[in-house]
Amino acid sequence: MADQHLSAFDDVLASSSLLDTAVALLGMRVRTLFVGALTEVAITEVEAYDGPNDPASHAYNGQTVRNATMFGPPGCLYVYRSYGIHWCMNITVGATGDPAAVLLRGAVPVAGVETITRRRGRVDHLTDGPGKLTQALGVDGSHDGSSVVDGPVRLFEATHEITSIETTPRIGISKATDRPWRFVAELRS
DNA sequence: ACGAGGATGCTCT
DNA sequence: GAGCATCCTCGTC
Repeated sequence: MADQHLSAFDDVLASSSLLDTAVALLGMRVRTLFVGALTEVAITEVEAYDGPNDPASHAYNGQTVRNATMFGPPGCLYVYRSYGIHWCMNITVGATGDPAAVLLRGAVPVAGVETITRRRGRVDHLTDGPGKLTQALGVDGSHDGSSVVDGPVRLFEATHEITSIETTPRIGISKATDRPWRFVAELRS
């Protein structure tokens, strides 16, 4: 198919379900270009959150000021502050009015490792957690609601082959802990 | 490798 | 005022 006019995210949205969409994000790249510093990672770990059908979702109890982005169109960043200190980023995947989203929890650095190590203040464990990932990419609350197609934080097609995918319950939540909605990919280097 | 504990601020009850 | 979709450090093993 010569869908060259379609963005990488349009292909992801063609997945038939939230969980398929979450899996489809594995291996894709997230790129930022701030003050001349390009950083890019390949996604290795995601979690699905299913809005009103999911007690663990920030949108379970309806729309609020914080979660408003999730009720907007798909393909936008939902960025929230976690534990008062860290920023975490989701990609909205539900149609407008459907607050389904996928949390980006882990990745491997692809480009701009020097910038990433400077932002992280260390040389190891650069992007192996949701707060670490946002810090590595320079993402914060000012990016909440921006488009992953047109905006400052953009999604690109996968360039790394996935060799395996592990499915587990989600991390760090206290409700709906039994749902196996976390997906961890091994990428061929 | 793994676990405990503290830091920290915002959201919603 | 409680509860976090977390991370880091420092202690043990």
